[in-house]
Amino acid sequence: MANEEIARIFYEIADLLDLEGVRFKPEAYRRAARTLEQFPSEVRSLKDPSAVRALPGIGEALSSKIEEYRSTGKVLYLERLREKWPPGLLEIMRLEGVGPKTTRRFHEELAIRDLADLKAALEAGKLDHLPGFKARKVELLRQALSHRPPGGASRSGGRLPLPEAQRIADELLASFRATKAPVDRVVYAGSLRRRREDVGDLDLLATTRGDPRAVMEAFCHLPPVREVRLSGETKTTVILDGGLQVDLRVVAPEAFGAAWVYFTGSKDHNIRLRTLAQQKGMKMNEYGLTRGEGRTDSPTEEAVYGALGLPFIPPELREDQGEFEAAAAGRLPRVVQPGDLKGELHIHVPASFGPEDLDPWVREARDLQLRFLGFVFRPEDLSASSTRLGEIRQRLPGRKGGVRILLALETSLSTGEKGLPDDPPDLWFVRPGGARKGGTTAPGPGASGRWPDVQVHPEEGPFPPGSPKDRLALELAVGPREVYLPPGARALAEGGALFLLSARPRLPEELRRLSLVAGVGARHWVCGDQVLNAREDPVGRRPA
DNA sequence: GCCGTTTTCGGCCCGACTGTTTTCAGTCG
Repeated sequence: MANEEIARIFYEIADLLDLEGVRFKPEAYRRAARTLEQFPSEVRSLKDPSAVRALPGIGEALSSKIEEYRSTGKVLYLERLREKWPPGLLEIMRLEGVGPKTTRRFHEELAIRDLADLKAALEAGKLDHLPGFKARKVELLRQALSHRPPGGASRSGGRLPLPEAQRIADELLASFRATKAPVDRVVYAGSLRRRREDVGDLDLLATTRGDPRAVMEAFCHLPPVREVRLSGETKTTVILDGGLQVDLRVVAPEAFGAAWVYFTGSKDHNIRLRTLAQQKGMKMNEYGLTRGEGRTDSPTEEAVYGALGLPFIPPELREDQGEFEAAAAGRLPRVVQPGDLKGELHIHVPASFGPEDLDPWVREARDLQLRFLGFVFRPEDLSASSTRLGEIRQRLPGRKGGVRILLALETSLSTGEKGLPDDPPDLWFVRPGGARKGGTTAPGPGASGRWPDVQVHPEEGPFPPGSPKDRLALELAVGPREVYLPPGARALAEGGALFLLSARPRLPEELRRLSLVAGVGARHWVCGDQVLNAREDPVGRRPA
């Protein structure tokens, strides 16, 4: 994917500029790289130079480098930087606790060019003579070198898919709350709260009126904690058994709002907020907003945004990718929230599904205050067991325990609407699987004149060009292991597309994942009124 | 290199923790 490649190039340039000791530019390159990574599906925009120029953090120089890469496949500026610095230095710089300054000293004072050189120098005791390098630092370096997995993957490598990160966070929070630690409140923040598709580490925030050290102590002794990286009065970093890093910050309750904003990020969003505070003659940090000597308490996030003259910005939008501009213009979208979702429509069940199988689903749905459930069948499964949709319809109630029971048929583009005319389902899904190359099988109305309702399983591949997306809802799902996004989700959402938000549950308790799906939808600027399963009646004819 | 309800030039977020230091530099988020 072209923009991810360009992002990697910008990151490398940033690292090399750090090595050179250049100020400000590295952050400019990284910010641009983050922008490019943010919405990797929107490759289209890169083909239009003026659109690229309009992206946050990308100006004249960087847009022309993107153009250069597009036309020549390389960036001369990077090539020149690479000539000046041995490639192995970047590996050294990625070691835990080793930054550009230290790397450069290794290179200039000890002629170290790569990790092998560094190891040899360490063995030979050459580092012991380096000023500022005593036994402890040498030991930390030794550990950093051995922490590296043999394969060479750096610590930045392992990011967890969102649903897995959420599971780990839930368990960790539960066991933390179960301790005797004197905490008022514990929440998660960071990219998990922003509902990024993948999460690199967990960020937790706790408030206490008691001794923060006691809180840290309890946290460090939680069962899954393998190692304590650092621990101070307000901040502790640990590594869990699976290798996941977790940061805990502890603040007083009066600072909770400011701290949650700060710790939720993103970095770029925070920088923007703090700059805004500066412009208003204030200073903002994780403890609150100050003006001169006066301190404003910030018990809630709303208070923080309010003091800056902003409406509350939902965490999913905090990327400095247009949310400030939208807020200033009074056009911050009312993005979908968990409570908006009134049902789940994408539940695959076997053709033998019967009334007794329904009960646990209905119980869970009632718990979650859902109004409808949609069970999905595939024509090939039905024909394999010689079952007609009409039979299933007859043996299942149309409503149970106040929950409406809907039936959906899922065909692939190649099977078309087989099975539709006789037994019209409540909803008709199409998935791209089996789409013929050449795009002749774009979904359209079947013989009955009926159009499919939803385009599902975006992970199976793109729909042929010319797909009438405007007539179809697009599925955006969070499965047990992964997030499934239609390409260009945000652009589609801003263009007014309709979405189906699904947890793709295979067990009733997985319906709880709907709140996560809502968050991912929000992150892509999907509004409540654009969501099929946020409607009272997801079957009724859509407004034109 | 980017960017502008103080600016098209001159700024660029802010603090915690650690190790090696008598006041701070480097790294990290």
